[in-house]
Amino acid sequence: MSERKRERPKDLRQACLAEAYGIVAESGPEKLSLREVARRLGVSHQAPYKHFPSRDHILAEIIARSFRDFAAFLNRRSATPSGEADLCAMGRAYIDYAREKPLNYRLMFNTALPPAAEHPEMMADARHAFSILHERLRRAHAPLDTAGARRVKFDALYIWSTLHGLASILESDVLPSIDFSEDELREAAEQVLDRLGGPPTPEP
Amino acid sequence: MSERKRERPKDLRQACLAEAYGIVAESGPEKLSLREVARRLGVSHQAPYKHFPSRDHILAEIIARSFRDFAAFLNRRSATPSGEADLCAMGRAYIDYAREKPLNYRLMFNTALPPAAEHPEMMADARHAFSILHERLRRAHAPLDTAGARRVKFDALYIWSTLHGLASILESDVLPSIDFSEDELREAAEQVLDRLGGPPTPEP
DNA sequence: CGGAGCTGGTTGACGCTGTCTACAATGGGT
DNA sequence: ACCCATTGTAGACAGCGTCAACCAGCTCCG
Repeated sequence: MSERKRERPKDLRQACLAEAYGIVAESGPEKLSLREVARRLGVSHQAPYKHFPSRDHILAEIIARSFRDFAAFLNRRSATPSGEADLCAMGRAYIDYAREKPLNYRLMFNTALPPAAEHPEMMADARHAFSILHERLRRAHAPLDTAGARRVKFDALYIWSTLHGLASILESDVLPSIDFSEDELREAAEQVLDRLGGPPTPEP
Repeated sequence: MSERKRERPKDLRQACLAEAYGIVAESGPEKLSLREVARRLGVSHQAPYKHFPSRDHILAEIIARSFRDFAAFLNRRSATPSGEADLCAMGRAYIDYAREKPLNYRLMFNTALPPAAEHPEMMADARHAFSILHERLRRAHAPLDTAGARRVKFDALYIWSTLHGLASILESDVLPSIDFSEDELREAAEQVLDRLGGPPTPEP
């Protein structure tokens, strides 16, 4: 019935990004096509090329935005007043982000990124997000250990590994097909975070 | 000079898989194309379709093979005679596999799998690999804890998370761009495995 | 003014892809 | 000797990314 074409949007660039994000959300990053974006916006198949040099560039920008969103989220959540339970807050924030925005998380960490060399801006955003994570982990962990930055660094890697692995496993929906029940699934993150937070802080 | 066409292989199916694996190794799974496979084998562009119903099916079979290879590797490595240091052996085996066959690891865990519903055989192989991992973790961990299967299960999830996260991080080449030096990078797996093996066995 | 040139849009073409269909050769079972 | 499944070929189609040419308006500068 009704023509689905929207009016020509004022800012085609932003509109492209929004529509592209929608397509990725519906069908995954492989299915993103500039022609489909154009079609949905009711513009010619070449219009998006005036704003993005290639298909990968639009995807790279979406991913870059995810990194920025992730970084902002981590900043917001881990800015505890005390600064003491930072580690716990950070862990929870990391997992929460993966649960609240699974698409973004998948785009950043579970998808082959567009070739890094050709998308320096995206990589800069990625590094920035990592640096926040790393810095917070380092700061939260340092008071517990005076044996040198080297050991702290590996501690941070250990924590990050667990967080990232947990988030990926939760996101991949594999747990139900292993023995995990509904209940256990809901509790999984909490349990893992407990184990991660427990042993490393033996309260001397 | 020489025609690059090979003789028509006897078993075109196997030849297709081999060539497809080569393409994926060179250029990543996105670049896999049945036409390119056919071209390299010197057959018509439709010949591979007599052996695989679709492009995704050939990729799914490659991934399924990776899962089988991974399962066999875990079995081989974690079959310690004592059965006691199983956990450590398992951890090392997991990380070693990711390091020795990074392509396979990426295909299994860092790539959007072809839609699960349409490739039940691949998913069966995936579940089998997971079950080995899970079973080994459960068995290795059980003696240390008699508080019930529930807790053991979460312990297994915790260990698996750390292993998977570490492997993914190592594989993603992101560490060099965070502060990690050559040396530290080489030592990273060892350090994380130490931390994973340490705390959970407090020798009462 | 008026034209030059940039910006953002158009259409058309090319070669690549997956996949459908029709067709040919081959060879074993009855 | 015939049937027919198997395995290969050839051709067509639509969708994709991308290149090139073109065109409308706008701004800037003479």
